Amino acid sequence: MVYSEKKIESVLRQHGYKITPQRRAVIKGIIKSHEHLTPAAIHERVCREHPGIGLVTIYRTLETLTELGLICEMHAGGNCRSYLMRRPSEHHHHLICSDCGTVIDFTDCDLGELEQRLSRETSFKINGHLLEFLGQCRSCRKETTTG
Amino acid sequence: MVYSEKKIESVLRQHGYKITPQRRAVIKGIIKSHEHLTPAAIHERVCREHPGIGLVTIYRTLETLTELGLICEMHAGGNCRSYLMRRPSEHHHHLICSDCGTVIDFTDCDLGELEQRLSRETSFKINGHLLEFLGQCRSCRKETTTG
DNA sequence: CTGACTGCAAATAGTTTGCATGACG
DNA sequence: CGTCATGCAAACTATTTGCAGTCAG
Repeated sequence: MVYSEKKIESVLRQHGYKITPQRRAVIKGIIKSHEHLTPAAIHERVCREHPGIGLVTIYRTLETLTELGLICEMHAGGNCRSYLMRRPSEHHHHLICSDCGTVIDFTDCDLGELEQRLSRETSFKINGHLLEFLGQCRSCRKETTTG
Repeated sequence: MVYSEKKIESVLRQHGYKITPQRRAVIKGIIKSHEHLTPAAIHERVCREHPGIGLVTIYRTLETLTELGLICEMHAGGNCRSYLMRRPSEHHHHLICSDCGTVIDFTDCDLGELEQRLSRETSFKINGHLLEFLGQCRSCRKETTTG
């Protein structure tokens, strides 16, 4: 379950942002995809249904959505950001295939305890965490397997 | 305890890399600093003692050291990589202050169990994970505190 | 109507590559 | 000595900014 298009539009509206066809297209594009997408990939997809939309608009929309906490930014190493729909309320984490880029996400990590301990020991006020597992998915393992 | 300069040089040599004054300078620079440093920051530091060294050389050296597992790359969000000395054997994680950039690292995370479960449930071969806590350190909390 | 949004092009920042010269081993 | 490393400049990629026209509310 992720935010619905309607819900996202409503949040945007609440914050004084206008609902434009371009923003709608970007939102739809991200909702439809369950993978993480780079700004360029999102642009490519959105262009299919909405030719002429500028990459700049994608960047600006992503920035806005991230600010409102509607999507989340992630780092799979290297130099590119990716974005993924964010689940309501719960933060979540990723299991990423280094070969094909498949992302599986999960929410249950037992980090609460660790977080509390770290907080106690370091006097940090911990606001959140980023947890990503990297590996090889089943199909990429097969391809790699000798034989 | 982190790798010593000698140890790092020995690993480089073992892998057929040459020990040049530039590489020495980069290695020293990273060892001396206990913070995470961007390539540009490393370049700046190294330039003090070794003027004329090219930023390109920094990039290439960092790439080599990362490949050999001697330093580790991290992502604190946004668009820049940072590098930190890597502790021998153990992987480790970071607690990062979003305000001043202080990094505290820790090694004990109980993710083994979670990793095994994820691996079982998804058929992924998990190679590693990235865990970073983000927050505010003690002194930055003070500055922010109203009053 | 008006201010926010878009798209273009240009600017910027970070990183990589090609190549001739220089130095490690 | 040969090979790998360096440094320059230029190429590239990703991202941001300025601006004039357009559109949602």
